[in-house]
Amino acid sequence: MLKIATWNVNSVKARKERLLSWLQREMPDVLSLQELKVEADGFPLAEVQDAGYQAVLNAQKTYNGVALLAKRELLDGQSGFGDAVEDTQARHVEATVCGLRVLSVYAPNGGDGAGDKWTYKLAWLDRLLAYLERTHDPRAPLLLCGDLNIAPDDKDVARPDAWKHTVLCRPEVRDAFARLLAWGLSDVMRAHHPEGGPYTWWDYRMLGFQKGNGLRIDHILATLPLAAACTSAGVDRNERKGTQPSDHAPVYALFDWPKSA
DNA sequence: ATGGTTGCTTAGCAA
Repeated sequence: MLKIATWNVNSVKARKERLLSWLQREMPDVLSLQELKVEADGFPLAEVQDAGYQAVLNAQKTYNGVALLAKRELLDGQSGFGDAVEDTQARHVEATVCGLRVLSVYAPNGGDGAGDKWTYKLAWLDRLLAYLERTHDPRAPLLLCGDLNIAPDDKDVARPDAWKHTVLCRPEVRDAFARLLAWGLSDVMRAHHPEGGPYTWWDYRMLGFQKGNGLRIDHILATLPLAAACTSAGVDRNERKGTQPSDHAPVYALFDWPKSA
C-alpha cells in the first residue's frame, strides 16, 4: 500500500511546524509540495530528513517553488519542461519513487483573468500537456500531483455561481483539465467521490473556510495502471483549522502498489 | 462592485 499526498503549504517557512508534525502523524510514502516560497537553503531539509524523508526541490525565492518528499529513494529528479519558453517560475519537479514517476506541479493562478497572468496560465497548462505527450507514456505508472488552480466541475465548488467567471472555473481551464484526462490521466478523487468535492482550498479573504466557501483545485491524477490500484482518496480538512493554517488542505490517495517496485 | 486575509518584503504584489 502506498500513501500519496499533495499539499500547497503557502510558504514552507510559515508552515514548517505544521508540515513536520503532519509528516510524522500521517507518514505518507510520497508528499508533493507547492508554494515553498524559499530558496533551497531556506528549506528545512535537516528536519525533513530527521522525519525519515528524502527531498527533491525546485525552489525559488518569494513565490512558487515545488518539492517531492519520499521515504524511499527519489531517482532521476528533474525540473522544468525543457521547452523553448523562457520561464523563470519554479512550478514543476518530478522524480521516480517506488517505480512510479511522480510530478509535483503548481499551476499559475491566472490573476483577474484579463492580463498576462491569464495568458501565462493557459500557455503553461498547454506546455504541461505537451511535456507529458513528449516525455511520458500514459501506459506507464505516473502521478500528476499538485495545485492545478482548476476546479474541474461546478460540483467541485461550494458556490458555483460566485466563482463561475473566475480563473479557477472558466471553460478554458476546465478544457485544459479535460485534455489532461484525455491524454490518459484519471482523477482518483472524483472516482471515489462522484458527488463532487471534497474541497481543498478556501480563500483567506472573505473567511472562506469559516463560511464553507471551498473549491477542489488540488489534485492527484493517475495513469490507468495506477488509477486501477487506487483504493481511497480524501482531504485532510482538519489541517485547514487552528492557528496559522495554509489556505490549502492536504489531499491524499491510497494505492494498492508495492513500495519495492 | 467591493471587500475581506495571509505571506513575503518592507509598500506593494500575489493569491
